[in-house]
Amino acid sequence: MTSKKQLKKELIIQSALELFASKGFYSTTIPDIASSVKISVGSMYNYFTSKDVLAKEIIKYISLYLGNKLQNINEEKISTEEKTKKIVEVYFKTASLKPEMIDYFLRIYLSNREVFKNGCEGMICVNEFVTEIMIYFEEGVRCGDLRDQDFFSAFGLFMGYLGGMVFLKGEEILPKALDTYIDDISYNIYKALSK
Amino acid sequence: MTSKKQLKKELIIQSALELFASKGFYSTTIPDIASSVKISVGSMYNYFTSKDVLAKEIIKYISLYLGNKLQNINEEKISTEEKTKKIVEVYFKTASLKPEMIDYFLRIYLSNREVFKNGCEGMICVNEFVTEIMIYFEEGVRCGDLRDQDFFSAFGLFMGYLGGMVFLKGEEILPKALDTYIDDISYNIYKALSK
Amino acid sequence: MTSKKQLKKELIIQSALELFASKGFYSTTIPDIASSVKISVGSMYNYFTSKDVLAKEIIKYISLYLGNKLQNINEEKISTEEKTKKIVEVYFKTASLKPEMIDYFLRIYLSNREVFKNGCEGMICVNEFVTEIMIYFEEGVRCGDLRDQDFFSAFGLFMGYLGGMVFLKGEEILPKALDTYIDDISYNIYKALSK
Amino acid sequence: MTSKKQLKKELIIQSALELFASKGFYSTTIPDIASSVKISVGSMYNYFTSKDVLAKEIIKYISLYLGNKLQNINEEKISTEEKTKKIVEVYFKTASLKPEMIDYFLRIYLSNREVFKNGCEGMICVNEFVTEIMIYFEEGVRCGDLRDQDFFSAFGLFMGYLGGMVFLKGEEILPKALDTYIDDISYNIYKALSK
DNA sequence: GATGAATGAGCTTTCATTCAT
DNA sequence: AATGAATGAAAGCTCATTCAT
Repeated sequence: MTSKKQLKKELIIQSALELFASKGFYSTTIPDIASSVKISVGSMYNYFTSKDVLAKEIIKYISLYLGNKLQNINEEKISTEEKTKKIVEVYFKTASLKPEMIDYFLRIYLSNREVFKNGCEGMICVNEFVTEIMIYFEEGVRCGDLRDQDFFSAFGLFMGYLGGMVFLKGEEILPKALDTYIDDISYNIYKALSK
Repeated sequence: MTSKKQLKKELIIQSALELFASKGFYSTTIPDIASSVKISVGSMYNYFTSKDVLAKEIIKYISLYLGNKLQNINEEKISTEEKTKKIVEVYFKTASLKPEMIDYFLRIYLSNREVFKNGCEGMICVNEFVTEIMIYFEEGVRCGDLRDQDFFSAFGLFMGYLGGMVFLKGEEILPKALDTYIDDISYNIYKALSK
Repeated sequence: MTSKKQLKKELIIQSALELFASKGFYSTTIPDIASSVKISVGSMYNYFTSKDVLAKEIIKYISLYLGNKLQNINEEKISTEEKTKKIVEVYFKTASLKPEMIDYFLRIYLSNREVFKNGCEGMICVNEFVTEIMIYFEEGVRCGDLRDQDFFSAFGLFMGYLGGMVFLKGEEILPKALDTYIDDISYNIYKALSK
Repeated sequence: MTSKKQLKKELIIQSALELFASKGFYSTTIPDIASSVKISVGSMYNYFTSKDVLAKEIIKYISLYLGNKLQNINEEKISTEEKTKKIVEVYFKTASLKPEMIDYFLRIYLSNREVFKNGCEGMICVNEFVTEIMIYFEEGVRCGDLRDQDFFSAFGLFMGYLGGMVFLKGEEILPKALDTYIDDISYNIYKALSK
């Protein structure tokens, strides 16, 4: 594939990501996306063979983006407590600066099973992201900071908590900005997971 | 309204709840629901004036159901730690016995903003449920068990965590049954929230 | 038929007349009419076997009402010119005091052929009204006031003109009240029809 | 828009015009129109965004057509009496050769207020036609042929009369062809409007 | 490769009419 | 005679996808 085509694909992914996240999967039409990228409807299908395929590529794109951020944190030589806080920071910063990413993850990927059923079974499409959380957890256990509990219980706490807060923000229920909760929340999480 | 009509309404709510939760809001059609209740399409509209209205009545129904369960716990004369565990138990038991309820909450209500925008602003439609979590938290603080932090941070932890676990279960990622996590998770939560 | 039933029938006719005239035939539903008369939908069908039948009875009711008014004028011992003016007066007064009648005539009866096709062929359902115009015209000719032209040409002038003015009024295009045109219009008509 | 698309639009307008005029607005369905033009239902909506919009474009189309005819007459150097007759001729000729146009005007446009309410307020959508009648009337007054009465009274006479005759013809009540009334009617009108 | 008109299945919703109570 | 829940055909409209140009 020419890199020109690759660039256009990413352009489409970005636009579709924003539209899906703000209007929902079913309320966003292919013509909506095409016109936001200023290409024709027919052309869209030269890049993505169906609306579902596009949706799946978007979640992989997000997983890669967040996975990279977490990888950088995991590679730093800092305490597990500091890593915990940095992860919360990255998550909330993304939710502030690129809200469509977290929204897509929470509202499109997690909620439209029928769309991602074939091709994203298990955690295939969010593999990079989950892997980094796993590394964070296992290293925390190895170096004696975290309790050696079931990974999924820890993962559920971490991701559920962060996702829940972003949801509350999205519903305009949270009275303060997300950043102001970083200390509280990373403290809660570390307190829950540590020995 | 006659109680007979009221009964039929609840029958429809039950059936629609299951269908929405398993197939998604947009992939479930009014004919789908009608035929699952064995009434005609037209008849549906004698009970609910639109598909959106039905969706809103369902979330209120769920909120009432869960709110009642939590109210019972809140009224018990037990420690905050025990209450915490009981709430986790109720939530997971519901997720096991009536999975459609939690699924609906997570996948339909939280994710289809455009549907609930008008009529369920803020937390109007999940009022009963949220209120009981608030009572749990405030009593925990009053009696000195819980730290007096921002309610929403605590709420996000509690609900995000539980929701996250059910999500993982739904994706068939959790290796064990939900119940087996009850101790771990209520311990994590209490540890995070307590003084 | 008991006179009680007859009274109810007229009540329904009155209500339906107003609804049809203001909202149109197809935009007025049987439930609309039933609830405006405070009876049940099913009951409606004990009085009128279908919506079309109701529509036809209404136009007959209007024809009878206007026919009676014209009959009174025709029986007066006054000049044709005076009769002309009185007819215009009656028509405009009806359009002011019972606008639904003229509106129904113009917008429902004349425009929904498919509804009145069977049962109101020709002028069967507006017989009483047309007959009186015919009497007015023939007496006017007999006594030498009016030219002996084709009746339908005269009828078209008279009724088309009056209907056209009420239409303009209904569209809120006429700058003044209908009554203020009575002299102009009866003058125009008499001028056109007289010898 | 390509001229090819424009041509198709006019084809649809022509077909829809005939169907609406003969069967009524509500009894003509989009599938009816689509199949009469031999295109798919979905395709219809690439040309007109809704049934109402189509209805409004049709009345503008008719107004333009008739407006042009009248403009030609107004530009001729003939007496007001001759103009009067020519207008009647054009109107009746249209009613004979393109009866759907006059029928649409009388039965669809004038009677389905709810359809034309938004977008055709006042006389916006029949502007061209009304303007020419206004020019005819004002020139007639200026050159001393017509009495200087209220324009709407004159307009109501002219249009109401002609419309009334076409109605009678449509109801198959008129014993003779419309053309045979041209002399009578233009005489009546001129007699009514002249000094 | 790009276009955008065409497709048609499928959606939500309406409503005249029926009929068991 | 009165009720109003039930019916189901049919409406307007949408939209992912195709394909001739």
